[in-house]
Amino acid sequence: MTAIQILENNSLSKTQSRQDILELLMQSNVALSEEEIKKQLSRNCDRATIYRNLKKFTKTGILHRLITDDLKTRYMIKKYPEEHLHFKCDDCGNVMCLTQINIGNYELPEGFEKKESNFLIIGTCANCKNTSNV
Amino acid sequence: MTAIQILENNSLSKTQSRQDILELLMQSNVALSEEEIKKQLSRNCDRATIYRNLKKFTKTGILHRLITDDLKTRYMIKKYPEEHLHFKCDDCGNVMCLTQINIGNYELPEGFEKKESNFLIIGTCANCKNTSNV
DNA sequence: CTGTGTGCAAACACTTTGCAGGTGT
DNA sequence: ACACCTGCAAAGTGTTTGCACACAG
Repeated sequence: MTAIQILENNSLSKTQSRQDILELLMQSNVALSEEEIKKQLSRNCDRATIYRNLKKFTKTGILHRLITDDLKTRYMIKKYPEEHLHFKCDDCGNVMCLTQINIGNYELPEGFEKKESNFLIIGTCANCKNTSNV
Repeated sequence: MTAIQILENNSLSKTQSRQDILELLMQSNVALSEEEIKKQLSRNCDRATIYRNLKKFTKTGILHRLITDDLKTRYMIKKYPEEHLHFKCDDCGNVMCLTQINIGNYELPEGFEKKESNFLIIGTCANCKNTSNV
């Protein structure tokens, strides 16, 4: 699945910025903030444009938007449709999916209705713990 | 347990603002943002002071800090020490604890270490669904 | 050609910080 | 008395918006 195909499938116009942003996110295995995206893009792209596209992609369901404790919004390509945890490493700052963990089929109390969820665990990732800069 | 007692137990100086903020949070059964706290305080208190105290209380472990999808930070008195879910109602905007739900004893992948967690479900709460303003 | 996307700058919202004066212990 | 807390104002971040121009379909 290429960036262009994703745009076509969602009937979004195929502009350069959109392809660039999507390609970047497709290559990344960690969630990226607007700041990181801006930095990593080879072609230049305006902040406002990035924000606008990230918002549009999220609404379309291409991206998963997640909020971390540093009050930054990060985005990932939605690869795993099932509800899952995310992990933010305080050392390297990376935010990644923890798809290995199965969240039980919890049930909300009577009358509550779920629209979406944001499960975040904060700590140290395996990588940083090994290269332990203690 | 009164606000003053909490302050004493944590060897924090017993200033008026601290007592006021703590009392407000102790009475509330939903998480409050700085903005809401500021509005609901009977005595006036500066934004900066509120922020500073919320931060200090969080570091001390008196409050639970949680981040919601609107990028606002909200705080609650830490009543339930166990890890639990929070629910944000998109209708009334309230953020509350879902202590009824038991999150399974999940295990992090090899090498990962947890410091804290932030589990949020967004949707409609029982109260809003009943008084359904459809 | 027409509507949508883009860049730029300005505006916004939430939070933090420096400083001088005030308060708790 | 001294350290810590507060209020005020200014500065910092992350994000959104208005507008004129550019580009995709």
